[in-house]
Amino acid sequence: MATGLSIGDLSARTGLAVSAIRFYETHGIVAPLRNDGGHRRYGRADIRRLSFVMAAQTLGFPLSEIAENLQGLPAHKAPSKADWTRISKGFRVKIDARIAALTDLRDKLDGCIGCGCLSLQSCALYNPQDVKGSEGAGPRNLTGLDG
Amino acid sequence: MATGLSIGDLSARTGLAVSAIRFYETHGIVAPLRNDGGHRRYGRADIRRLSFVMAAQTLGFPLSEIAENLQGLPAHKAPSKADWTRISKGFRVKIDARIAALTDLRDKLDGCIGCGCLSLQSCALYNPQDVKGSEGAGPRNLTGLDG
DNA sequence: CCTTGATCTCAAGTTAACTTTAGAAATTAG
DNA sequence: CTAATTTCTAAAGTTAACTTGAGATCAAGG
Repeated sequence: MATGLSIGDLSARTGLAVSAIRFYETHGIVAPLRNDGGHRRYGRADIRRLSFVMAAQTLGFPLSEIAENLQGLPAHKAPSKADWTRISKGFRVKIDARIAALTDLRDKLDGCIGCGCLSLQSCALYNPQDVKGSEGAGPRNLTGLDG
Repeated sequence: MATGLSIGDLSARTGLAVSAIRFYETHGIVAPLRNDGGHRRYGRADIRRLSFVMAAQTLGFPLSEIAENLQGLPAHKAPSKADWTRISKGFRVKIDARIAALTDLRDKLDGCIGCGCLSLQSCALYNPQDVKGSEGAGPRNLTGLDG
């Protein structure tokens, strides 16, 4: 094992499929070096990078946005503590926003349960906050956070 | 306008595209009657039904699960207050679960910001709660709630 | 050295949730 | 009644996020 991790190693460490890691590369999320044989060589920092991706995904962030966030980190050298702190803080803001949105919706629903949703005019479900109209084909942004 | 709403009316009322409403029909979410000319005729209750679908979707519920929830409601007649209350309560439980999951992750992240994510062994991002392995092709369940 | 396993690339398949298109028939507006 | 909308069906396209497959090459163990 010359330098760095193979894609298989990285797969074992992160739990991601090898194919997924290659796929992420095409989306600019990781940018491994190559050895003489043309095989990918990853650095230790890439484990953390991918872990961040996985965590962000469980929150519903689209890959495109995750990739943007990661643009702030150095591609081939280990990021500094300041780098990660900055990214993590931005992440926390998003989480807070989602918790707030869910809490708001829960409160509205409580009103709905009481009224039995019989009056359409004042129903919170009937009048959702901000409906974003159709924007072409493809799956919808289910979590409506992308802000 | 004989009886009921046309698909265009329903579209205007809910903000959903006509094509989306037809699509939902193929997935058992609405089951309109037909007039003499073969055009779909919806009842007033379908507005609420679709509103529920939209709200559930913003929470990240997949259509399949939403459809299941709606199986409890009568197809062609207006649902009773008890019907909606039951559905809404199940919905609230899901919301609570998601708020809890997000709060938990936020707490872990706070620890991460402090440590700068420099120790992989104890990093909450590196060791996510329960990673569900690959289960075939298609988009991943981003919100990880489907429970 | 040879075989087995890991990687490589590129193309095509998959799922979810819809949209778009096309040609035909029904409704509605004037 | 005619022109303009709306709706109908069925099939194909779209996006995201990956997986699967095929054929070739690289790497590691005995």
